Amino acid sequence: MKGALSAYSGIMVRSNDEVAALFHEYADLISITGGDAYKSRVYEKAARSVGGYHADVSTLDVKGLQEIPNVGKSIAEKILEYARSGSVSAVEELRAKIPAGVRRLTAIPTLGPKKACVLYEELGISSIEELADAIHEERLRDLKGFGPKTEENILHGMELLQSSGERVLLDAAMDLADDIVAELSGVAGCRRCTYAGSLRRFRETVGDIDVLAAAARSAPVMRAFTELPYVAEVIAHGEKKTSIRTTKGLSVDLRVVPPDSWGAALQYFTGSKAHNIRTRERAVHHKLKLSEYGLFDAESGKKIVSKTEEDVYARLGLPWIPPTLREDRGEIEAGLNGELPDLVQEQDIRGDLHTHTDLTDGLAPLEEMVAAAAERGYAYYAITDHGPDLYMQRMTDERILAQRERVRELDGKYAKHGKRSGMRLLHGVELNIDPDGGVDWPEEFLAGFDLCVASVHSHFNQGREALTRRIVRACENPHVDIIGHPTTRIIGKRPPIDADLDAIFAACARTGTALEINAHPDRLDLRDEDILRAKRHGVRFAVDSDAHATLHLANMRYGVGTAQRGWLTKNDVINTWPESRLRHLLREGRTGHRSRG
DNA sequence: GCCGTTTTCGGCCCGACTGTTTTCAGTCG
Repeated sequence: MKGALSAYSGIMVRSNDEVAALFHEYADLISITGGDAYKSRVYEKAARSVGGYHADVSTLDVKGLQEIPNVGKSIAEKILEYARSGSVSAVEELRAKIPAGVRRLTAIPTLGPKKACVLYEELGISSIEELADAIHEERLRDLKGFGPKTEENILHGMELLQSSGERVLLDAAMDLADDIVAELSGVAGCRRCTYAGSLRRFRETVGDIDVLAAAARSAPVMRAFTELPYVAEVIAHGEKKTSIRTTKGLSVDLRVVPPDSWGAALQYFTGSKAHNIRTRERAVHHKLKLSEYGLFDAESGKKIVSKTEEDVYARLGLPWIPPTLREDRGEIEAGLNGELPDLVQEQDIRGDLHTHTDLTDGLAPLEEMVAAAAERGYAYYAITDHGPDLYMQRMTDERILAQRERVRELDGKYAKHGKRSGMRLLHGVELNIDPDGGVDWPEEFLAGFDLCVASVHSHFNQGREALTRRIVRACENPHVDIIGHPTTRIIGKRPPIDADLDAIFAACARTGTALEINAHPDRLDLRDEDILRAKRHGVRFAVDSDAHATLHLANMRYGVGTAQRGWLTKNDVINTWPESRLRHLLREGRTGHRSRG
């Protein structure tokens, strides 16, 4: 492996990610050296395009590379140079001029490329430590554009960078956002209020929360916002926008717009930034101007539409685009061609296929889990406790068979008395994929289960080839229906395993094994980009809560959001299927004649 | 440096807030 290492040492990085990181760095270096801002932005755009491109750039020639959006001749050649030599001379030249520490300075909030450049050129500062020293020695005082407030902001930014700076998990952000929206919605004069930003797009982690309100007078809403009990600091306070930081270190922006601007504002503040750039460019091409206040005629300045998101998109020649797709990953083109996917929705989910009880490491007994599932209106529900390979779970043949008897009894009850037209129970198991790709029980015993999930729970650092072979072998087991949390990552704690995902996706497609989208907010595994790639291989998916308690069943929403970010439709997700179609798929696996489609 | 139902050249998204300024640059989203 060559080039930049990922944040997790020892993990193989896709060449696309290496190239993306290199271009991001190049863009930063161009900004810091005062280079052409447009050129810098082109490299930012190219970095994103390459990072999200489905094909491995190291396998493409000049022509193939230029088919990637925002990659032209010059950038294609740089990618080839990188593939050949492991470096790009243009980047190396700038690296030689600007120490790496100068770029690190721009990680400090309120300190951008321009100030970093001044600090380096005027004072030779090239690290955060040197900057701290310089401030304490009052050496910034004489610099143009640096006042006492700037010093204070930089010091404060350094503290933030050191202490938190972390993104929070989706569920934590959602809980806070729900609370803020509820509070502000109750303020007199607040006509509408909702969260926007990366939260509305269901990104796996959220850097800060964007809340949008509509009101004729903003002051009462702003005041209620700054007076929320968990506000630790008011970062900025204006008529239209207020930013706060909570006691837990999360920043929240509130924008208040006139009620008439609601649609345009919601579209704008939902982002993503890349998606907004595309929509605004489209507006410009139509001699229009798009801002958070509406879509305007560029010449006369006359407002055309602003009330709803649908209005704004329609006037740009686009259908309404679901927030989970707004990442500039082809949704604009798909919209123009009438090819937007009909995304899977939470209400499409007919059942959960990976759940636990207190027979192993779950918290609630079987009866409570099943009752909670019925309450959600599911048509079917699988109980999948751990097999005996996970030693601490103390599973035995007798225990699991006794559980099966109880499941069959409950099934008889719920088949008739559940919500809607009844709920059917499947007795399954979560098998452990051992270091060689084997699982807990021999085939004849597995044949007794309605459904088998198989997952990796240990030996995460086997090496790429062994890990890949291990999971492919599990896919080839005729009794394995679903690969659970396929990369085993824990967001912010454990990196994904270093396996050849494309080989695994191909094996899943070949054997008809579904890949799980684990909905637990600290997993969300597979993640959106991997889902997109897997779908190209023709893989099917199961969105599962992996619930260990009744409350966890509600995490399904995060799994569905992630599935949507991977462009999945109802047909791609087996637990949206009617029970008969699902059972047919599970039976096919047993006989080794599982077909696709 | 990319890109084109205006264009192979001349554009390139838009606005809020802050701080240091006397009209605006930098940063952020």
